[in-house]
Amino acid sequence: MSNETLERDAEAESLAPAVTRAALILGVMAETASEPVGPSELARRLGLPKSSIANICGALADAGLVRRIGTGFALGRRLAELGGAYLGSVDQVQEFYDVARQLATASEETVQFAVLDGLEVTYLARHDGRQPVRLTSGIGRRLPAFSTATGKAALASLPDDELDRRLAGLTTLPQPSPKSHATVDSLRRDLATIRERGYAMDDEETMEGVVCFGTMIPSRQPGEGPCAASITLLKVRATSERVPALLDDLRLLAAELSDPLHRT
Amino acid sequence: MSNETLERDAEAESLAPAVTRAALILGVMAETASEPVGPSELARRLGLPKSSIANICGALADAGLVRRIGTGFALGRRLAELGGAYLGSVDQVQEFYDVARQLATASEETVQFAVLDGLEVTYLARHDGRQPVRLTSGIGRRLPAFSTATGKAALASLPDDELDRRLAGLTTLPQPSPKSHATVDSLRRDLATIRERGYAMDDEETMEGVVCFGTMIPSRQPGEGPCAASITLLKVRATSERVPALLDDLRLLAAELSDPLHRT
DNA sequence: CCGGTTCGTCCAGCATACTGAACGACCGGC
DNA sequence: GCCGGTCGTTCAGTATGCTGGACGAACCGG
Repeated sequence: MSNETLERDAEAESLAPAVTRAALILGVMAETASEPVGPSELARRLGLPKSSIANICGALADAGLVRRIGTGFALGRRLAELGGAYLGSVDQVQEFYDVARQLATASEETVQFAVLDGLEVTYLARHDGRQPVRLTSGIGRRLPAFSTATGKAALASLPDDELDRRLAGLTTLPQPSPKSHATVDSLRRDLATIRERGYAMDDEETMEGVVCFGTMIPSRQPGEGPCAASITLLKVRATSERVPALLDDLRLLAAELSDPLHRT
Repeated sequence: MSNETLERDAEAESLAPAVTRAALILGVMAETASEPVGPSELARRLGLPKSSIANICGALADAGLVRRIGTGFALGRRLAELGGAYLGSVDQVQEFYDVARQLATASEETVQFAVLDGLEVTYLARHDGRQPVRLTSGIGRRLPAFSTATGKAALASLPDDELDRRLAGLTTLPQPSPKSHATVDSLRRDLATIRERGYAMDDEETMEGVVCFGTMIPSRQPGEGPCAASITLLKVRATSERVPALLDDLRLLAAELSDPLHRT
């Protein structure tokens, strides 16, 4: 029985633990973003032996997955290559870029494509309009599903039992912004509205002064969760004249990306 | 195809070999792009034991770095997150997006930012103009340095001894297109011209009907090679009126990205 | 329908990669 | 300038993950 202070064996300590640990290391570096981290700090955060971390970091550095910065480490360029290769393998991403720029009204704003993963969404593609919305979220960024238009649109598409499973044990929600849902009940009512109406709305839930319209898009990837597209714009620009046009564009985009017939 | 005995990866069979192998596996999947690969094929291509591969792939799958597709594996979504985190840590990439879209003439075309790595360039950022050039190269894509404007601009910035070191042992070059340099001598003359003129030109060396202007940008990343920015456009649009404006924009972009004073 | 091939998975023994502590270098504070 | 703390690196012993072969399933051409 491991009654000692074992903090990090929640995951299945599977075969090839070095690989699992390497992935954890990369995760820590992704949070730390630009600043390099040394073996000691990594060992502290992950609760793993320092020398093991050093060995793995050395191997990661040789592979180009991390860069040595002085005596520390940071994410390496090879990750951009691999990430790009992944995105290139998702045909909906390629199609998104083609279609998004041709939208009459929406192409002026920020259009995004994301996939639901648990209770978070990962953004896979983005089209920047001429409007400088200056969203900090870029490709690969993860955000809570319940406070974003993409996430809520995707959640609303889940079968009831699957939704219950994911929300099990939750009653209150962390509030990234004052207007975001604080309780699961509030979120559920919103999801019901989304199902009726056909699109999700993020009214300053993510950022003050910014609204977002989203709609669900079925994923073509086997085993992946539902995807979603969204249009983000300053609330000032979301006038009663433009919003219907934006929603039309959103529906058009969703129809194109849902269409199973794509390039050969 | 893999001719007889795949050359012994004389690379340091270092500590934590599982990590090194995992990186090799990811590399194979990146080449294979969308189609999933099974343990047997991976073992064949890498010359490694089949069961080891299976173990590592299992760990990679648990970490989200690869996806299980039936019984095979393909690159996973987590790579997009990590790649995005890496790109987010390179401040020149963020600045590139800001500046590229504000360029009067160049913003109409495709503007790219890349970093030199050995004799190849890796593209880190891209701004798509309204013109549908339909470049297939996306973020993370690698291309030969000697046949691209970005690569030649970066190569031309290297000190002579460093350039000699990288070109050592080469006399002829693979030709990705009929107009690309066939010999190292031809490349060297081009590089000399680039140094005098201050910018590189790719005149249908990468793709027929497409020209590209590039200029070197010093990297701010410690230990990284030189970077470069480029403007890509259809040769038909590269008229004698527009080219000077494009070169001005390119110089402006390079000046901004070279400027050491950036956001806090 | 059937035999040959190739696939992915499983298992036990062995070699090897991981662990923990000790070492020297470095930094900042009293 | 001294000293406590922290850092990254090193090394040998041992537990541990890796290896090769065997197993059953799936596929395909005969």
